[in-house]
Amino acid sequence: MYIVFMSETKLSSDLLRGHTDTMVLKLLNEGDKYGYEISKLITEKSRGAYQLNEATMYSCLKRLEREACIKSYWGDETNGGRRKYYSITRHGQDLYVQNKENWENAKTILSKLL
Amino acid sequence: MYIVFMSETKLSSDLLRGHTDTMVLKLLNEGDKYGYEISKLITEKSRGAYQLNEATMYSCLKRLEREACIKSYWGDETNGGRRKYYSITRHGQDLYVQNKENWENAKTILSKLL
DNA sequence: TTTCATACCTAGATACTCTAGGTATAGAGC
DNA sequence: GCTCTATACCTAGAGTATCTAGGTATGAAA
Repeated sequence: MYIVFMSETKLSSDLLRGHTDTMVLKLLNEGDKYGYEISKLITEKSRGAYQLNEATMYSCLKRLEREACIKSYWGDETNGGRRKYYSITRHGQDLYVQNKENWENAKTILSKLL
Repeated sequence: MYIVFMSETKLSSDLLRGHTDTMVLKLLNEGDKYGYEISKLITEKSRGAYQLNEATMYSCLKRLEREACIKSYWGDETNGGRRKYYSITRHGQDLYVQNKENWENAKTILSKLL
């Protein structure tokens, strides 16, 4: 795994507030993943511009599981600590699609207001 | 003043969290305005898709004034209640430009993560 | 055996927003 | 006069996502 840190500009996390759930759901929609992997993937995919805080991520995973958007199970492989995997539920997939739509709509409105 | 309420889709305010300051600064950058006027303008410009909560707006105005981004003065004209006008400061203008840049950057990152 | 990356977790603080109230004025209608 | 509505301001306290600042444990490398 290669992680490229370019980070021309660091993102203020206030601007991404509320999008954490959607980011996580998107990744899980592409396949089961464990927490640590999710945070690394987000750093990687944003090319280092955004690093998801661990506490924020675990808080997010707890919330999504409580709302039955994802389910968790313990994995066997260890590469250090034990891995807890998460898989998206049908409800989570629906939420992801809806969040994406809301985001597209929000972008349109914000272009008029900012 | 004509306000058109079309409101195809209502916006979840979570997605706009953190943008209130920038919206207000943008309007004040175009000229002094009073609070009630600001909230009506935002409803109008978003064609009814987003209505800025009054409490949120006053909280925002307090914050911006405390941070010396805007200044306030009482107006004479009354059309009901007394009007308290706000004007943007140099510091507020700088913040607006910076927030706009951050937003453009955030959009790019989010397109990779959502 | 020490260090580092992996991998998980939590309590409490912070900060923006919302709920749910409140006050006061001016004008229109009866 | 009286009521109703729109205008115009304000606040206390609750809610909630995020961050700070810790913590535990494993395995591999030095």
